Amino acid sequence: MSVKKLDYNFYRRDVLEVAPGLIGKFLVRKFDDGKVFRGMITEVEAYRGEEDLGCHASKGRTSRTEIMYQAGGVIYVYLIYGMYWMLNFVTGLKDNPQAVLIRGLDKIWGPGKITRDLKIDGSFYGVSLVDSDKIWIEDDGIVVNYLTGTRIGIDYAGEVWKNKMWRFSIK
DNA sequence: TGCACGATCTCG
DNA sequence: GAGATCGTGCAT
Repeated sequence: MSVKKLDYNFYRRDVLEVAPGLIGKFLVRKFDDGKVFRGMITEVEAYRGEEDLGCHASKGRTSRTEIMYQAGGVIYVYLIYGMYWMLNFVTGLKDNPQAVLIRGLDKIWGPGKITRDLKIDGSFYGVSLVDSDKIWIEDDGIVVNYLTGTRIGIDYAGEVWKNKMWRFSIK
């Protein structure tokens, strides 16, 4: 059984390669009291570049989206509906804004519930998934099949972008 | 300086 | 089916 922590090489590829690649990987969260949570990633969505009207970076470089312009392997979190933090992983190369939204784990389904249960908030903005000892991703060598679908909650993005099959979920 | 709205969830 | 609840972006 070879368990390995994903490094920057995994994240610094196109988001459409990274997103499906995350399905079946394990999200590990070590709390301040030392307890460890480990869950398999089962559903994600890809947000790709300034031209993607569903991506926050479509509004350009702002204090909020700045982190997506960094090289992949760091965390992008933001508050939605005034109460839920959304967990995203930045992917791709520098100055190429992309991110993967983590929508579901085998044990916790729902993007808002994941951050609530794993105690992830704004303080995780910009945290490295490679260097942090609080959160990282592991590969157990498990190979899974996945399904694709359209992204959730972006009706405002227009026909072209909201119909992209950029949601990936485990089969 | 103000305002409308959102990559959601829970309750009725 | 609606309310909670607030940072962000864009219009004043």
